[in-house]
This record gives sequence, C-alpha cells and structure tokens, in this order.
Amino acid sequence: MSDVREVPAGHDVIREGDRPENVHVMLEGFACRYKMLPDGGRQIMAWLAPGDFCDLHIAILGHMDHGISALSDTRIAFVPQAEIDRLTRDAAGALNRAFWWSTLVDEGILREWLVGMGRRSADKQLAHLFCELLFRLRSVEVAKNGSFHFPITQDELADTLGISAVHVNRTLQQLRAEGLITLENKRLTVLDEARLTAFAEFDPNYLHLNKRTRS
Amino acid sequence: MSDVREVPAGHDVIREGDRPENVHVMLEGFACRYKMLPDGGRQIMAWLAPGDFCDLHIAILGHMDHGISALSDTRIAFVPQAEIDRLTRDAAGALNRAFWWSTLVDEGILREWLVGMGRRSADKQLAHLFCELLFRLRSVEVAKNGSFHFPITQDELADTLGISAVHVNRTLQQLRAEGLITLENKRLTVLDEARLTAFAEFDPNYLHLNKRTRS
DNA sequence: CGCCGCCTTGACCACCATCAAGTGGAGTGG
DNA sequence: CCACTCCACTTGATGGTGGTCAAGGCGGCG
Repeated sequence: MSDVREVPAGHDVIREGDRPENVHVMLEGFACRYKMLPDGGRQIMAWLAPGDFCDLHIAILGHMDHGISALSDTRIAFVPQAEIDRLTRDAAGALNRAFWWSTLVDEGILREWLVGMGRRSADKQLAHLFCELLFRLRSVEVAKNGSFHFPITQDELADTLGISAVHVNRTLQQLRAEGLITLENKRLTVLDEARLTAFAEFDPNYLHLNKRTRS
Repeated sequence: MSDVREVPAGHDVIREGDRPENVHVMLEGFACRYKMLPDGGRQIMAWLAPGDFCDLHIAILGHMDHGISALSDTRIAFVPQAEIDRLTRDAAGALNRAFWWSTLVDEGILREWLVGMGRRSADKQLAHLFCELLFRLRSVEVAKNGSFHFPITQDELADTLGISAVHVNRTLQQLRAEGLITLENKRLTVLDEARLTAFAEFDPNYLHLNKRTRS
C-alpha cells in the first residue's frame, strides 16, 4: 500500500510547484515546510514531526504552494494518492475526520507561529517554540524527561523564527544562562519546564493534544 | 437552514475557547482571526472576506483556538453545525471537497503571511497584503478597476502586519508617495498594479484562484 | 460646541541585522 | 598521524528598521 524511503538531511521531499502522485507521512526525524524568496532568503513555516502528514493538500489543491525539506535524516512513508482517495471515499467517517484533524491542527500551529513572529520578542519566541516541541514530541513519545534529540542547526532556527542566525545564537545563550535549557550534541533538554512555559507565556491549547490522542 | 445576522464593526463573531453550535460564513464586510496576548497585544492572523468560512474548525476541533472579530459592519450567515454534519455525510463528494478547499487555501494564505512577517520589510509586506486583497476581492467581484472599499484602520493593519500603528502610517505614506496606491475615505485604489506587484514580489500562486472559481 | 476616534508628525532609543573574524570539532586525504 | 577543509557555532562592532512615547491636527457625531 505504501513504501518507505529515507530522505537524508537537507534534501527536498517535495518542491514548490510539484504535483506529486504520493502523499507523504513522517515516520522518523524532522522536516519543514518552507518558501524561498527572490533574494535567496528562506522562511520555514512549520516543522513536521513523526506522525505528521506532509501534504494532504495536493489531494485537493493539485500542486504545492511551498516546499518540504528534511531537516535531519528522515524516514518517510510514500502513500499513493489514489490510496488516499479510496480511503476517504470508503470510510468517509473516521478517516476523513483524521485527515481534517491533521490539517486543522497544522493550521493552529501556523497561527501560533504567526503570533510569535508578530508579537513576541526573540527570546520568548524561541522559548515558546521549545515548549511547543516538548509537548508535541511528548505526545508521540519521542521526548522523555524533558529531553529529546534535536538536530536542528541555528541557521534553520533562524529561518524558522524569522530572525538572523547570529541573534539565534545570542538568544540561545541567554536561555542557557537563565538555566532554562541545555542544548548540546544535538540534544535539547528542558531544565525547568515550569519556568520555561511561564517565560514563554505558553498555553498548549492550540495543539489540541488531548483530543488528538483520543481520536 | 440558516439565518443571517449583522455583526457590527468591532464586535466578536466568536471568542477563543467558544464551542459554538453554528458555523459562520461571511456574506458582506471584513472580519479577522486574532489572538490576544497577556500584555494586551493583539495579533491578527487572517482577514476574512465575503464567501469565506469563519470556523469550519469547530466541527472537528470542538473549540476555537482563536477569536474572530468583525473589522467592518458585516452580514454573516449562521449555519447550524448539524447542517454541516448532514451535508458532509450526504454529499460526501463535492461538498467535502469545497470545505477542504476553503481551509487549505486559508492555510496557504497563513503561510504567506508568515513569510511576510519573517522575511519582508514593512513596506513590501504592506504592498504584498494589498496585492493579495486585490486578487481575492477581484475574484469575488467586489474590487473594480483596482479599487475597493477598505474600512480597515491603521491600528488593525498594524495588528495584521505585526508592526506598530505609527510605522504603518509612515509606510502608507511612502507607498502613496511612490504613486503606487491611494487610500482615502476608506477606499483603497491600486494606481499601478504592475509596479506594486513587482515591488512586493507578489506571486498569486498561493491563493489558488484559478481552481477556486472552477470548483 | 466639544468630545472622541483616527491619523499624523517628531524625537529618541532598542532590538536585531549585517559584516567580519575567529574557534572548534568532524571528516578526509596525504 | 597530522595537515587541511568544511561546517556549525561564537564573538565583537556598527548601524538601521521599526518601537515607544508624546503631542497635535482633523473630521464626524452627539
């Protein structure tokens, strides 16, 4: 029904404009949605974690209006689109719901990122992102004891937050100095979750996690 | 099947946390998605134009993770959720598709806004927003000759772009001085569409308009 | 007439971008 | 085993975009 492929870090899963005949599901590692600008700038718009759909879109929209790229080495399931069509038609109830879940939660996350970029200072924005990640990864059981594998470079963080890599570096050091996190050897540890979430004014509401696990 | 209500400018259509039993569809005027921050700051995350669904979400997600507020006097259709359920169950094909369209295009717009906030200077971001509006409103035939009713205050623009009202003001003046637009008496006119889109590096691709009108 | 919301303008300054140089570890080839 | 390279991270200096504070103009409306 679907095959699984390895996509190494830095490689595209799909490119803007593509009309792929597969729908992709993350199995392992991190990927991101992004757009390029004429001046060569890149803006990352979402991180995709294990379990996430990459591109349910194209079943409806026909072509991608953004690209998806692996941030770390990944394993990704390639599901033929016809399969998706069949599934949605047959089990119109439950599966349809699951697909909706996926894209609506995506949209919720996107909205929260927008708030971050628009209205949060760099330090709070970064802290907020770490909180979000902690909650998301815990819900799929890849984070334990507030610690998880984090292979994202500072450049990629910069493209995610819409700030410069230099400033990411300084902001990270600040969070470390505050005793909120550590980040070394591609491993992120949240040292004081209570203080971190308070600092970031983080409210996991928008992730709709309680329901997601139920569904 | 549904009733139509007037929601005056500045009033909420739904609030964050609500579990409304209606789904809302814009008929006239502008509304916006927004979130409030602890410090009282507001971030607008989308503008809703005539024809847009406000909150298909709640049929699935159960509660709103953001609020919706009227930016101008509006007319809005209130459709009982049961109606939506029935429609999606019966006409599983076409209607389902239409709903997907709506939310996926929403998501595309959100992504583009994120790019704007992250990587575009205030003037290009504003120009880009005006281009987007022109295209969206033209497709529902409320813009004629590059001109349309625009009742949004500079404060609301500021909350949309994630910048300050003062800076919106200065940026508007700059666009006027360049001969790109006029904005007076709540009417926005694009004087030189070619130059405006070029300046904003605007590509309507993400709006998926061609397909939308076909569907 | 007087208030109120919205727009406008000026002065000052902070956050963050940009440029530039340097450190350090991992991998590669001689 | 030691250069050598490459990449990610780090640090410093400088400046610009845009924030904040404050005051004033201007039109609409009660």
